Amino acid sequence: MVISAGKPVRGSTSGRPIMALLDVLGQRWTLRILWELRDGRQSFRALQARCDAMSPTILNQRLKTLRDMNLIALDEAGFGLTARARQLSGLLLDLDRLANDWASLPDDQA
Amino acid sequence: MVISAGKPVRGSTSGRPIMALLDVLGQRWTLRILWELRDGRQSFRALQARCDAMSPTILNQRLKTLRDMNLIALDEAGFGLTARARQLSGLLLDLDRLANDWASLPDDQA
DNA sequence: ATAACTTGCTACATATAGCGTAGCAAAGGA
DNA sequence: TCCTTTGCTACGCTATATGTAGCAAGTTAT
Repeated sequence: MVISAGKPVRGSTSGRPIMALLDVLGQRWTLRILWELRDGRQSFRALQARCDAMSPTILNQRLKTLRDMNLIALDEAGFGLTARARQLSGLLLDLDRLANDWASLPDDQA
Repeated sequence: MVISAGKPVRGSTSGRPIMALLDVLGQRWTLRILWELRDGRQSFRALQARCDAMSPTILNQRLKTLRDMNLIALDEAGFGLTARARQLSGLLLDLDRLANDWASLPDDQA
């Protein structure tokens, strides 16, 4: 299963694909997980450690939905981003740049 | 106040700017609010309506933090994105494209 | 002026989502 | 055999989000 058009999600009945995506990304830890996998596969516990020792309950829950969406896959080397997710984590790198810019400039200069 | 380096946030002690940003964006409705403001200013109640009638309690809470981060500003015409936030909502447009692509393709083709 | 709106926003009780500890079964190594 | 590591789950607790109702201030209409 994947992000499919025409299916209502939490907080939106429109069924537009972006809504499903915003919904998932707007859950706590989802963005962080994708971020922490940006440079290499991680075991469940290693990933958990990278995410400030987040609760395994939630980590597992997030991994499950991300796997359902074909954004994360598990193999012998651990959990890792799929090709699909790598498009997304490209955007996260942009986000990182923005955050750094903002942190180094006064409010009115960006 | 803004995204400032060296300050620990919920779920991260590193103080890296991206962490503060991921933390905020990972709260429910935050991404959606930025998305719904992408093409024009909205009044509190109009914005609420666009966000599937989300609770005013949370809407106000989100608006407060987004205003603190200088991503949203309120004037006579309503709430709207700042220059800073428009960089971010550019990324949301990319996200929209991705979501649409994925929705129209089988899992193994993206 | 006064009644009818709309504005941003808040109180409060309830429901949902996330947390943290402890521990399981399966697989691998010594 | 025993020790470790793997992914993952149970369960009791806290934090976060929801939804209804409504306030005070401002605008418009009568």
